[in-house]
Amino acid sequence: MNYIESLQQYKLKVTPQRLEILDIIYQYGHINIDDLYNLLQKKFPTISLATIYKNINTMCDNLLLSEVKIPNKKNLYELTKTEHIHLICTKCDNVSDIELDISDLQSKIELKSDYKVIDNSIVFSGICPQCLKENNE
Amino acid sequence: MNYIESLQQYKLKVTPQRLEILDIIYQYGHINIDDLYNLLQKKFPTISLATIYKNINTMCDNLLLSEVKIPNKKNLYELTKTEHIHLICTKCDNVSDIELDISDLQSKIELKSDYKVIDNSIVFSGICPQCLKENNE
DNA sequence: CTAAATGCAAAGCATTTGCAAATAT
DNA sequence: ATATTTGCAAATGCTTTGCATTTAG
Repeated sequence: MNYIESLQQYKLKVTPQRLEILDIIYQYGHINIDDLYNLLQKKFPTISLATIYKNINTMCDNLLLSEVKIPNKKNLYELTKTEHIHLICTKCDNVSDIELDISDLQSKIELKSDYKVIDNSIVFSGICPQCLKENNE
Repeated sequence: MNYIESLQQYKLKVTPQRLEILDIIYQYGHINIDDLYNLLQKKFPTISLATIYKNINTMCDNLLLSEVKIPNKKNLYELTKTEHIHLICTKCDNVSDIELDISDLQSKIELKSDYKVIDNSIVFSGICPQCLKENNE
């Protein structure tokens, strides 16, 4: 992946820690700070939470990463991508992304509220297909 | 309002602190812990944050209250009401509720993901009508 | 070479817990 | 009368800050 260019684009130094953070987030899709810390320790036994927080924060500030707030869960972080909806499984905690055009909903909201809508954060929760299957066995 | 019955329904004791918490949340619509603490101190100068947290937690557990997670904001609390969407103004931080049927969106999501959807948390952010007006002056 | 990043320790907030005293039922 | 709640103080947990050292460009 070309994290290197992304980092350089924002004048952030390309450090091995940052590359690994981005790589883990890419692999996992969504991850919280603690899980990220545990995974990073495999490659960087002395990495500190301070480093992780600093990096997550600067990369969120530069919109390389996005923070995902999910009810009753620790914040998750993901690579910034095109607008999408989050789906969380309340059984297994798996989070999926789903791309769906919501311009319809957005116009309805603007009409009804007279707000000028700029952004959104949409999370649905339920049971994922795997857990549904396991339930019926 | 009939907070008394609601509390009794969940076998929670009707204390003046709880009534005031519910009354403030009702009045403000959405409030964070700090603001709630400041307002409560007017009537209960010795109230402690521990009491507030304990009450918010038990009332959330009993679904009397709901927690609202909004990007870049402290958690807000509201009285549990019929499903609705939250709209936050990025200029003035005002939060509005908007009731809109989203069954359409929900079926699309279920179709596309094979999840059985149970709940949702939808937050749109933008500029509220008042701030839009002030911007153009 | 120098500006930024890392990692440690300490500080700063937010939230929870334990417990004695007060209160609701 | 009893179980719950309150409010204090202490503890815990999460995140940030300061600073000396290291590293990227």
